[in-house]
Amino acid sequence: MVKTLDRRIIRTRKLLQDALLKLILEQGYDAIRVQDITEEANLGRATFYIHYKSKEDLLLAIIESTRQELLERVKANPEPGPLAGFRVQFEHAAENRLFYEAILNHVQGRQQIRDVLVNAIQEHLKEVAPNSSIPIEAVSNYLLGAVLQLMDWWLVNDMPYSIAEMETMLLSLIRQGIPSALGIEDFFNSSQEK
Amino acid sequence: MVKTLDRRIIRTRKLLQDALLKLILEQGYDAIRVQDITEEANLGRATFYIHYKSKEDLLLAIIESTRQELLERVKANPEPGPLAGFRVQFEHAAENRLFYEAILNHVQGRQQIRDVLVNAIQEHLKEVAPNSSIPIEAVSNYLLGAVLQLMDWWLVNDMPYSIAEMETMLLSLIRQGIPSALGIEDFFNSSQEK
Amino acid sequence: MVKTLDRRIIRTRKLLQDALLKLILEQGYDAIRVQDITEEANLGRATFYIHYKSKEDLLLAIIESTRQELLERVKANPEPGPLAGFRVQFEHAAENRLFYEAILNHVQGRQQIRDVLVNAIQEHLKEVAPNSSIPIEAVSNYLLGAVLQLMDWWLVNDMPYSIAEMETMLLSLIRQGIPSALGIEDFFNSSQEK
Amino acid sequence: MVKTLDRRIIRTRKLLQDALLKLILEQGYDAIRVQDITEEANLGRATFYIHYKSKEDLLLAIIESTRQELLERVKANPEPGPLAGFRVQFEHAAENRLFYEAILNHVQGRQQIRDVLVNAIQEHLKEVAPNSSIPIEAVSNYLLGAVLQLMDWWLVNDMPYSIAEMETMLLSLIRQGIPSALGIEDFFNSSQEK
DNA sequence: TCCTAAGCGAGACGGTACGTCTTGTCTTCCA
DNA sequence: TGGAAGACAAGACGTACCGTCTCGCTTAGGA
Repeated sequence: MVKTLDRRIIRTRKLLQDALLKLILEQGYDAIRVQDITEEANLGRATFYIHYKSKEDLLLAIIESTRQELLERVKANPEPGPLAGFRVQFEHAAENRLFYEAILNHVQGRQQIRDVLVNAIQEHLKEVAPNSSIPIEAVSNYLLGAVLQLMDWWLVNDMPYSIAEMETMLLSLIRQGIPSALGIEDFFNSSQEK
Repeated sequence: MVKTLDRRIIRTRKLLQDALLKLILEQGYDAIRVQDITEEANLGRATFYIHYKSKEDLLLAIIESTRQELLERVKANPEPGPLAGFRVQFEHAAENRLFYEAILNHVQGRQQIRDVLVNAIQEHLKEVAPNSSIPIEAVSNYLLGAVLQLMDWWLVNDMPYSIAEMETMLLSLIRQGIPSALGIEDFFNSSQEK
Repeated sequence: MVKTLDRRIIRTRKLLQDALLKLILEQGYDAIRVQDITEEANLGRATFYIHYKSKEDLLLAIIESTRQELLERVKANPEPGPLAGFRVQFEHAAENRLFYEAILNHVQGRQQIRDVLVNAIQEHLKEVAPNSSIPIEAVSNYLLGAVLQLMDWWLVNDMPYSIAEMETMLLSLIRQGIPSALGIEDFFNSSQEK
Repeated sequence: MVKTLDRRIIRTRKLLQDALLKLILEQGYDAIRVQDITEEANLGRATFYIHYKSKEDLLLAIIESTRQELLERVKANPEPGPLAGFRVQFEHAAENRLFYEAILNHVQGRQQIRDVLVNAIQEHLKEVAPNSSIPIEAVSNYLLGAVLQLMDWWLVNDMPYSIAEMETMLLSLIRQGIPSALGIEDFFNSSQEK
């Protein structure tokens, strides 16, 4: 039967993926050797190369499969729009915390996430604000950076607030701007007042 | 006198620093070998190790000296406050474009910048909004991520707007929030309206 | 089974040993780089270090294995005594000419041979001449030096005489002393006669 | 005048030569770095290269000057012949013990001494025994090896016998052959007799 | 007495070899 | 057949030492 072998292969790959994620958090991506991964996974070093071309290849495979999962989940979401997108994104991050923390500290990984999100945001903005005086690209980068960094902070600090709370914060920061969200008039003038 | 030798050393280090920055933009940090740097700088490979322990060491030296320069410039600025800080930051980035583009694609480099800025922002926010309902840390990460990503986009796209224009954009995005800055009522509802 | 790998390893080591001996004769021990050895042996440089710690280590391994071979052959010899030992030694040298020429031009190598032989000679002399007026150590060093240098000359000059001839020469020089072996009365007085 | 400078130069060279000899005995020739020599001599490393091209060059300079001194002494000796030569050689070795011990453990050094002596011996033998049945070259190598090794042993063992005693030993070993010098009939047969 | 030339110390530099490390490929064997 | 074990080639790493060089300092003659 092929199924058993298939399962064995899938199991081997899962072991390798989990080992890599674990090690990224422990030592950072760059410090990891292929041998570290296979030792962590209790596999032979040669076995690694049967399944993946390189450490980078394994990482991209992990990213790609996670990205697919996220996209599917966004599509499956009944209420569309970026706000819903943000919530799905935060939920996904909470469920795959190890992966996100690992990936956000990796240049290519971060770029992958960034590109997916910045495109999504940009297309939405083009629709809702076709005549914006501020260039859409600038706004979408501004917004993306804000959300991503907020999510990063949230994960690194052990998710100190619920997803609903995070959603509320994001909502008011995005909608009202920073001074109003903070409950002050304008924090730029404060320094002059001093 | 020691000056002559000092100058020689300074010249050698400058050659190495410039070579690294140039190569980072050409091939990305990871792909660079020490030998590439010394060839680019027309120096012997052993000479590199007289001055720096490793590729990483050289990069951190560049970051550190640039960071010092930035801090001094911020201090020297007559009008204080984060707004002024943003302008100085953008000016500095425009003048050291190669450096910033290189550094923003490097994990540790980005963290260095991030830490410096997030601290600056946080302290300011604590002063002006001590009673904020939204946690200061979340806001400062939101703001930092937004500004950094905007600056990244601006640099990568050949600075398509003047610093003054960027300042204006930032100002309205931060003060009024995104929908208002875009000239619409609320982009979250738009999708429902469709 | 391990046999196949063993053979591969043995083959690799043999290639390295042969390469070193060949190069010693061509350029002398000191001038050889590890890379020269591996190039001569058609192996990667890193492979060298799997098997030997250094050039010196490889040489000592060659010496040691050859020394063992020589000792076994001496033991296997039916007729004992130093005379037989000399013949076995000359035969061994003739068969391993490359090795001996190489080794006799290397300080530690020469010392190894010297120590083996000087001990063998000394023990024999102690047995046959326990009451010698001349110190045994002095005689054994005298004899060893003579034999070794004679063998060195013989090898370097392409073995111009048969082993039997060499044995005869050695025999008469040792037994009768030099003047008598030369067929003269006393060469020390000749100069006075002039 | 140039005299003072000359003296300074001579002093510097002497310091370097002494340092090298001292270090050869302490660590062996190969292990010595140029910097070790200059540190031992309390000189700058660059100074070494003003006077000598390399470590080897310095050694050969020492050998050459000592060889000249030896040759002059041999010439100055009233009674000629190899016997006198041997005595002069032993006296010279006793006076320059450090040098000889160092040089006899160095391949090229030993070859230098060997070539000088083997030539001297050979020419003498050709004169006194032009019709020898044993090849002169073989005999001279035999004799040279014997004398050199005996001298080596004598020096390494702190010269346990006087020069006169050594001369007597050499004399009887050379003249009478080894069995007779030991006071036995023939040490080759002894083993059979046992 | 000052000047000038030389020896010398210090150390940057280019270059070469070292021994180590990791990668990716391959082969042999085992389960 | 999948995986373990590990030899091997390739090549970058950081270190060590070499021989060259330039720069200042010192010091001993000659002006």
